[in-house]
Amino acid sequence: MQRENIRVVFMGTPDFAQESLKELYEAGFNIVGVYTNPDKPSGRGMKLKASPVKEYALSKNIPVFQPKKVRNNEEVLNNLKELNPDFIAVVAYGKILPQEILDVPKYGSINVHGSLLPKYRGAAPMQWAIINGEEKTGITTMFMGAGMDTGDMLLKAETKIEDTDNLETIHDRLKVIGAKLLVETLDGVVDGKIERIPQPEEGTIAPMISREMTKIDFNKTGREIFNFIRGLSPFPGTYMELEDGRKYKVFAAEYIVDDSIDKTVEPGDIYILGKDELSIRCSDGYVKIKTIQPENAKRMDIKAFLAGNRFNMLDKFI
RNA sequence: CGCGGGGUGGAGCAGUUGGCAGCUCGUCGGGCUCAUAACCCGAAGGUCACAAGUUCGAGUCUUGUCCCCGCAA
Repeated sequence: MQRENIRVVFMGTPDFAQESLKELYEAGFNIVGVYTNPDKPSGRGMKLKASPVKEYALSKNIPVFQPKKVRNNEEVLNNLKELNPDFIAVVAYGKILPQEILDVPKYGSINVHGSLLPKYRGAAPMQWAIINGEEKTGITTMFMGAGMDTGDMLLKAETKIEDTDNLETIHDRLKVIGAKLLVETLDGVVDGKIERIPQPEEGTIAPMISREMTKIDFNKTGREIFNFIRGLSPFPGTYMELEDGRKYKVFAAEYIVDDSIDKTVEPGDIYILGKDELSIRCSDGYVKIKTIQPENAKRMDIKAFLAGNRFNMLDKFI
């Protein structure tokens, strides 16, 4: 069947989803409607801001719907039925969809997930894959059903996590891979060429990252801290805190394993403080901070930071 | 009117009760050195965001304007 005869309803919100919408549109699918979260106040001054998905949809004159809630919402359900979709494609929409909605499209509802399922089900798969030191991660497309990311799997694509990667590079790579895989998946389902692979029961969960979770624990190893920092960089970023309460966000760091350090230098202590180096003791060596951001200031290179901000060798990060 | 911080040589910052505008780095010149991102000596570079006001005198106090940034989403 020709792609222009396939009716697709797209649901998504951030730029990660925008990429998939763009790919579907450019591949020639008939996008009959786009659902995205309502415009939210954001930025300085809390002005209303449209989601990236909405902006793209509007630029292509695709009808946009922004229901506040989709559960037990007759209007949404009826509207969807009128759109008569062959597929609903969901990419980072930000809402849990009830079964009655998932059942509307002829072929089914398909989700693009940022991990190699069944690992890292949930809200922050890319972050956790990096934090846990995985050697690879990827995209899985699946049919959506009851349960959090537990539906039957369709296609997978992998990418290696290199030491030079952080959340931003993985995110940008996966959004492109995901977009292409979504198109492949729709084509394959229509042609009946893809087999549904049920997920094993057991898997792992990648819970949402909360602010409290982003504090650096210097009792961990250099490698663990390195992964933690890059897994959350540039958003939301990690932070370290001085005994007096001052906080510093950290966006990039290196680590050196060194078991010859004097035992009196404890994890969290400043180990090296130079004009262009700030290194902090961790459990098996030290962590060299590369990019830092003081409170109420912008992010800056450690060298620029050290030019005007004075730390004391006795300072300790807790 | 969501909350908050800030505009001072190229970068990052300090500037106390108003009284000659400073620090670290960088830049340029010179020196040392086999060599260097290291070290030594020296120099350049600022209408202290803008406007008005108070004052003998304003980076500093008052008022207004512009711009930037962080948090939060």
